[in-house]
Amino acid sequence: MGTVSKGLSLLGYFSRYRSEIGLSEMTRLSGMNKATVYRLLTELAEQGFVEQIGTGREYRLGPVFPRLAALREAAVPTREVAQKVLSGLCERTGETAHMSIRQGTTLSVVSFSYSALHGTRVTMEDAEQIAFHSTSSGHAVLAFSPPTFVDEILSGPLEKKTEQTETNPEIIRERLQEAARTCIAESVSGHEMDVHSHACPVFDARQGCYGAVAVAAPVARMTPDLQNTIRTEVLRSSLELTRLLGGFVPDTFKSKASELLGEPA
Amino acid sequence: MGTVSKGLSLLGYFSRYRSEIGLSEMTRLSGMNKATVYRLLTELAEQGFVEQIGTGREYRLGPVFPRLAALREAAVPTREVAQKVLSGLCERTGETAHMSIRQGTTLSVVSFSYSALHGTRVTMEDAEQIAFHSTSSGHAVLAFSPPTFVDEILSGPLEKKTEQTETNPEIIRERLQEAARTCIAESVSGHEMDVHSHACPVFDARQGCYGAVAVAAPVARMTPDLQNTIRTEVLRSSLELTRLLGGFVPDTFKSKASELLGEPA
DNA sequence: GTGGATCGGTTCATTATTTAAACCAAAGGT
DNA sequence: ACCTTTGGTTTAAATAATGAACCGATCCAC
Repeated sequence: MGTVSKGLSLLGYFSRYRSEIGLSEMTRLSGMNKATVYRLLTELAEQGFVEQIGTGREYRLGPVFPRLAALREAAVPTREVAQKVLSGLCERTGETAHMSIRQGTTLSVVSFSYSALHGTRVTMEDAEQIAFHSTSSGHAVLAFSPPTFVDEILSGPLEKKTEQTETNPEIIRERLQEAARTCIAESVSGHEMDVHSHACPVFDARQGCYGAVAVAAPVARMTPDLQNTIRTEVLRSSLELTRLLGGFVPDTFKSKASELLGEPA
Repeated sequence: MGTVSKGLSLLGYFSRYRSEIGLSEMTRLSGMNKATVYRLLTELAEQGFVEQIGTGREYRLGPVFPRLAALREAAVPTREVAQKVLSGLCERTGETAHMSIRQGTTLSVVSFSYSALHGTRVTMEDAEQIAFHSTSSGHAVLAFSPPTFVDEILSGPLEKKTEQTETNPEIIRERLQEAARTCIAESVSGHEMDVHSHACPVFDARQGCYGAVAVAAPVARMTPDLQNTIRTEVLRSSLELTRLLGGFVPDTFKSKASELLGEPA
């Protein structure tokens, strides 16, 4: 791993719950030497990627992000596009729709949409990080990612989020194969109790899978009818998002999808 | 300069007008070796800070930015706060108000607000980069920055943006001293013809100057009365922004400001 | 107060990474 | 069919990163 990667990896420790981190803590979290972490943070601070608060206090994310995010959004209106597709998706299914994108070895929610149809719904948080092994989105991504990446994820610790979370790598692999066959990944109470979700992959410009779109519904509302609707709509949204975000769907996926949707390729 | 800084500096070449840059071009822009740039871009890409489009094509800003910007905004609601203060400022002055933040050796606009009072107005662009030597905002920042930073900026090339742009470092230094004395920097047609702007510094948590708030008006509308209003209001907004964004105003500045505003410190 | 633990920050010889220049193969343009 | 430029790769040589030990300041229990 190069030095730049090390530096950037530090940014990954900031989250909604830990927005301010001190030098010692960062050292512990990263497992690197204190002098190393100090230098990295100093360089990041010089460029505005982190900033210090108070005198000799903790670090937090810096002021460059609003600017760079604005430029990114100007170049690739992901958020806007995703929001549009998701609101349609949740309207047609009546359930919560969300999209997440892979960043390194984590998956994070970039956009979501709630339906007004029901009083209860699955709720999400912006920029929420979700696990690969316990979610349908995670499975959708893994099912279409290189084996080396799958190995990397499955060889790491697999947290038992709920009673129903599957933590056996072999069984997870079987599920991934199933997802690859059907183009759709499913998870029932694997990430949160009483949530049944369906997800499909989203591909980038190089036909690599870099994210997923999903619909999450309370288990109690899931009927065969609703499931059919969700399957069709999620898959359709996955194709649409890939196209709108400038990506390309691999041929194998495209032909299976067309078959499932009963449409010409 | 460390490797991390070099890597991050590459991100600075992306702009609203150049959202996609190839390897060769990046090599030229940065002045670094091609292999170096290639490795840096590869590492940035691994972490999602840049991404490639098509097969073996150009690079653009990556997908991490929406996420990190959301986290930054959750920790420090800069944009929201700035927007609020600026809209008040432009309402009271009847002219365009904007705030910019220093990032390395560039200054970029993070937020602005137009007045509905007049049919003509000074217009801005989001995430616009502005020069230090030719703008009131730039002068406001330099006037309260360490001498080493001022030297760095003034020893670089000073572009003649308009007929009236002052490019003589010595005269610029005099203007900076003037700005430090009065707490307010001024620029008449230095950046764009027929624009008269006033700016004040904004300080961070360590009492360092990291940005500026400014009001820009057409030269034709500038009267002594308006100028008085602007001076008072910009200065007041500068203190307010510093406070709301968690910064501290140096004592020397605070006392001068109180005097100018005719208020108790 | 006093002693110990922890904090942010610094130093320096050792070590490992980064760099530069030359070299590919492929794609475009003339 | 040529010359140029593109993205990408290799190598020894140079440079930057590392880790352990070391500061002084702060904090906390006693």
